[in-house]
Amino acid sequence: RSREDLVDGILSALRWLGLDWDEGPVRQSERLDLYRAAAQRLLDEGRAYWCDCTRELIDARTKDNPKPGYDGYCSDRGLEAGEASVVRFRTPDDGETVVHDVIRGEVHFAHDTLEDFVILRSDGTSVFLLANAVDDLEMGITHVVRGEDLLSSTPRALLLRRALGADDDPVFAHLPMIVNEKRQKLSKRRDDVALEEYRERGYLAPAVRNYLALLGWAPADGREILTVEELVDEFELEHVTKASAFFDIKKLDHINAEYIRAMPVATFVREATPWLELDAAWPSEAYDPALFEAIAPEVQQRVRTLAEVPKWVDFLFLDAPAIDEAAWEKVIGLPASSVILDDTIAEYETCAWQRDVLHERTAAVGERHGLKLNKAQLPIRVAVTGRTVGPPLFESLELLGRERSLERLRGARKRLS
RNA sequence: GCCCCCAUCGUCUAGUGGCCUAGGACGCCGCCCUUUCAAGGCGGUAACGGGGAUUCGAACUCCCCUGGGGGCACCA
Repeated sequence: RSREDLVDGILSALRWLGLDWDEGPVRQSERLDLYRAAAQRLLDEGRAYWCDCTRELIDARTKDNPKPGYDGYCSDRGLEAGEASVVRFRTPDDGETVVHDVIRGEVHFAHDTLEDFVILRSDGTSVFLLANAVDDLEMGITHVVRGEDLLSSTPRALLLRRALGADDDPVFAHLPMIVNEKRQKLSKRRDDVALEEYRERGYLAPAVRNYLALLGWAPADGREILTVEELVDEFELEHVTKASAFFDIKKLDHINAEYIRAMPVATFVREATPWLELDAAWPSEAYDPALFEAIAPEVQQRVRTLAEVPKWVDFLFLDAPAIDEAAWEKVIGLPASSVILDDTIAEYETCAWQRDVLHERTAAVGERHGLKLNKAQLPIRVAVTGRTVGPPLFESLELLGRERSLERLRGARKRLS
């Protein structure tokens, strides 16, 4: 990578996932001389040649050629270096190159399908493939693990490194691609490929790492929640799947929820706090960490991402609850709502403000009106929290306090009549 | 157009000739539990793309077809 911010992006994503590395990064931009020397060597040995053909000339000549690509026109012209000239690698005319891949087995490429490809541009800079071959060779790379999209360029890399004096091939493993719902390779333009964005969307690094590891691979016993140590221990390239895998956010949600539930409460509170302090729907002075801490265990069990946390607790920090209209419709649909609210208000005005008592009194209210608690609690929940779903009601009421709760109940009652 | 890869439930996968009336997980649908929702429990829906061949026997081996994807630049 040539741009420093792109390098940083890769490194910080790796760090976020808890993946480390032993050396580097090595920058190809700092090794240009090495590549140029390699090209010169190939030139000297007749394994490469100068070519001054323009794209137009090549196209015109090869228009109805049976073989694809460059036609080798300059192959024997004995050209010298020139302004607009490139260096092309002389590929063998017959035979084949076999790529031995741990995941895919032997992949054969007939040499007559390989054109004499460019290795040095007219400005003297090296093409990626040459740089790659030189680096792998010079750095003693033993294993090349990459996406399947690079499989077709492998024979060219192999030919180059052999021409450069290599007497053995590295071990290759071409991993299946991760694809979108249309089964296309993920792209920056249309897909969410920036790993760290998942952090901003409330996903935990260990969960993302865990999920990613399960794409194209599975442990022998079918477990799905695995620590890094287990991953490191059990992962085998040999057992990686060949078919591309769809990135299923639903499954990530599930795994993320598992990780959230498994955290100590204190950790959950710490992790969730940024979502409550930054960009919240309430003024920052309205946020009360102690209140959140008290309700946190209930929220932790119910949330799939950290980003969902605010909407579960907003009623505690908002002046008035954000009434969800769909929820309100349900309350109106319950004919007993107004009497329930009246009765509840009366009970709540005098009873001890404690979850068990609230529970018992509310149940009694429901009973008086022939409603089970699961029905009777609905108007109260919507009046107080604005939603039909949320943390357990009586814990929520206790934390909200008598005055604020009553105020909301009265407000809802007024709106009903 | 040429080259290459791939093909089991909607999705991620297990499966390497008989253990498969194909297993698990996510999702979805019921039921139970239950102060909502989750979680949990129980149950259900749902797949070997098609055709040949080999074999006593194919999800598993081979061939063809079909379908999907990737790669083919003086990008990396």
